[in-house]
Amino acid sequence: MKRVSSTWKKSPGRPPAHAKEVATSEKILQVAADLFMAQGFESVTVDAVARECQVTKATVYYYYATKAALFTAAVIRLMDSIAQKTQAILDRDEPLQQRLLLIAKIRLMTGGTRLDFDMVLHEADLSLNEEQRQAMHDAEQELTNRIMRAFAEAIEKGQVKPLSAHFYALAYLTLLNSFHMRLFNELEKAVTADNLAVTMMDFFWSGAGISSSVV
Amino acid sequence: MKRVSSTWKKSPGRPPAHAKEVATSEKILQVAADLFMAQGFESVTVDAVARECQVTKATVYYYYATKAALFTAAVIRLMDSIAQKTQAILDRDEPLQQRLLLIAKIRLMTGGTRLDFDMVLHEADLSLNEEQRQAMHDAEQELTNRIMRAFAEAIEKGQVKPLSAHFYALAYLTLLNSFHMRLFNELEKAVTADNLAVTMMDFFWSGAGISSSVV
Amino acid sequence: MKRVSSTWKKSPGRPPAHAKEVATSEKILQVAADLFMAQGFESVTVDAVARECQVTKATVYYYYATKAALFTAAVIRLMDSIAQKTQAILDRDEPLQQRLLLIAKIRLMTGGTRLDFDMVLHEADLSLNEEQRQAMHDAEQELTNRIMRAFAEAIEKGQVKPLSAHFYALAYLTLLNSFHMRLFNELEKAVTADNLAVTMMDFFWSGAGISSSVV
Amino acid sequence: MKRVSSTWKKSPGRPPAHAKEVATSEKILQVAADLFMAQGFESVTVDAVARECQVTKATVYYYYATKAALFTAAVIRLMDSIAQKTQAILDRDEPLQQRLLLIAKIRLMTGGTRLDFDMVLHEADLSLNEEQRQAMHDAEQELTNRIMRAFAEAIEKGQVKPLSAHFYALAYLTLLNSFHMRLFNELEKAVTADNLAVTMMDFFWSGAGISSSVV
DNA sequence: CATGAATGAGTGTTCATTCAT
DNA sequence: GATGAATGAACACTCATTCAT
Repeated sequence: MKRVSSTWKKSPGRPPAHAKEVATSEKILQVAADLFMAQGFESVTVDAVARECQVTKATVYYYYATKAALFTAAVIRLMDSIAQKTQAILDRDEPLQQRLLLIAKIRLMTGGTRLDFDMVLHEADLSLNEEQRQAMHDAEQELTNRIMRAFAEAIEKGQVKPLSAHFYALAYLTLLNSFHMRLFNELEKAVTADNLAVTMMDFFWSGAGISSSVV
Repeated sequence: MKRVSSTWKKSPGRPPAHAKEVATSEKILQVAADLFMAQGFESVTVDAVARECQVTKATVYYYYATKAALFTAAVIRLMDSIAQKTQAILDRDEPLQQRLLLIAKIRLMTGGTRLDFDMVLHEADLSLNEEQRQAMHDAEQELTNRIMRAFAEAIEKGQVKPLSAHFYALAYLTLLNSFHMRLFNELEKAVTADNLAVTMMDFFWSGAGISSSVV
Repeated sequence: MKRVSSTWKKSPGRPPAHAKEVATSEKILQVAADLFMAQGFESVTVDAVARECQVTKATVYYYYATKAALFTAAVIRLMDSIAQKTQAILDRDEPLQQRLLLIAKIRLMTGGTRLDFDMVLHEADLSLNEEQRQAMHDAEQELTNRIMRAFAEAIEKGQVKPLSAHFYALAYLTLLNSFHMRLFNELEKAVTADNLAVTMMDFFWSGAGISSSVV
Repeated sequence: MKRVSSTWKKSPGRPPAHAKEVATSEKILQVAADLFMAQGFESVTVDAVARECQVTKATVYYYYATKAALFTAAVIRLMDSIAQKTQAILDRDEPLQQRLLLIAKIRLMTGGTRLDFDMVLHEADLSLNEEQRQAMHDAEQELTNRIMRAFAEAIEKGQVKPLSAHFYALAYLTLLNSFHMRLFNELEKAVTADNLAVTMMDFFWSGAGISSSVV
């Protein structure tokens, strides 16, 4: 009989099987991912996640032992999904530049995060245990590695300058993350995702400097 | 039981005037800046700031009305200081590339932040009132603007490609922030700040792509 | 060190169902009403209410969102109970004077408040939100109205002088409240509730002045 | 250098003697009385009193050792002033009824209290030490006694019914206080102080009941 | 499977009070 | 006479977590 004079009511016990499109545990994961990405680890309360899922806090704890565990699961799931989609594009048979441009376009178009991965990840770091921390970093690495491998290949084929593939990957993802976030906060609203992606890749490919050979 | 000042006690009232190297309000600002940059807004407690300053929570509140106000003051102070140092270098009479390299080197060398500006800033956003939010964004803009102006000048002089100066500034700062953070967390420890700065600027200047003119 | 249940400890989680005479939320309400009436709004801490109920502060907040909400709920419940009991007497088939005397006697006999309604109510006023303020005043009005209606009726029947029924109700309740409070604080302890009630009603009915018609 | 970035400034040391209409200690007393009567003991902070006086908290403490002491001094001063004014009227050579009516009119006209004496007094009770409590009650008694003596005299002269003079005094003051408070909060705004005073005294003098001699 | 009830350890904030100047 | 700086003890409120059902 929580909060005397509340409105919402929920009876205990297993709910009827019908009309249950998504498993509860899965719904929680989705909602949690959204919230964590929107507000960061500390600012999201387990209660808020539960409320959004229309279940109780206890239910969340039934599936995920701690807030940190929920966070880890939610973010890893999200990252895996991104890594997969990214890989699908990376596997295409096109010049690297075009593939990266496409990835950028898609990423910049899909909205609603307000914070970027790295941010959320690093903020939560302090609250995770070693295992969770490792899992998160592995999932992060996974994405980086895929991009990195693509660069490594391109270097081998002489399509990009032979700097560190790791550096390339980080630079690419960093810029992508950062502009993604800005796009939904401040940047001149006129800038479209498409334009920004093109500008970014142009810059990424040939830098800011006037090529001396042009002279 | 040896350490005389170990079990330390403090009585109320104004302390004797002597032995006061730094003003308390200033000390609080420094400590707060360090902590916020290391752990983010939510994770830092006002108590922790006070403890580190060897004053009580109430003393912190004597100077700063709320945690958000403390945060705002601390971060703005930090940003101003960086903006100033940056400007000093931007004012030199050298090619832009060299000036940006120097800024990068210095920034990557000075340590201890763990998180980057944008991160901390955006995390705190939710907890600030409109005035504070504005003040923070202004301070942030200040730095961006200075870099941007340098780029705009260079564009005019034909020293860099005529893309948006704003884009250049954001890209530069984003990469700098990101690598600065990584340098103190994960990256192969072998990478020195100097090397990283050079790599970064090389990339920044001429991008990843093989110059077509070479062919 | 004898008293087994003296150093008492409580672990979290739902308590076993047995041995639960009163619902916790109800107990809290009772205790809160007592304390608020004894000490006023500001002076009662939520902690004190919790302690008295042998639950934790968090439990109180589980049922009542804020101290003001707790106050509102507690006081309204108390007022309703009084209004009901009062109505029961007002409904009797006796002269108004006798009914009011009975109400006074009962009220003056039941102890433990130290402060009077109006006092507590008005002190809390500043801390309540509009909704709560309204609810409180409604509950207060309820009691006044019942008394007022009784007077109105009596006026119609020519049993009391045709002054404002509202004024009569307020005067009656005011005197009752005030003497109730005094009875438990200062007044000559010899005065019994019964005597005081009689004196009060005598005065209420025929005032202080020497009836001119007597002369 | 309180609250970094505050506006108001005050330099230490004794202020110049000119333009100092009221002694600081007296001003504090006035302001404190107003505030305590408007908000009660607990709700008024020493800081608020200081601010209103345009001095600092420390200054208040320079004159009054504790908040309770300030309260006691302020309220006693107020009560004395009222007692004096009341006495002045009581000393007139008119029928008691007329004198009480005049007192009522004046009291109901002078505004701004929101709470009544008894209320404020009893709320503070818990926070006062024995001496202060005594002093307050003495001051309160003083007023009651003066009214009481007037009634006693009238009883002797056969001008009022020979009930307890103490009771009469309390009833009179209680009604006065209560209506005074209501007049400034809720009561139909149309009711004027004058009308209310007349109604009250009519009632006070001849009560609510239909005089049997009328029959 | 899912919940309602309860807790413990904070967290930001307030405030009366103190003391060297 | 009056102040600025500082403290300590509370206080309202939050939240992750637990447990019997």
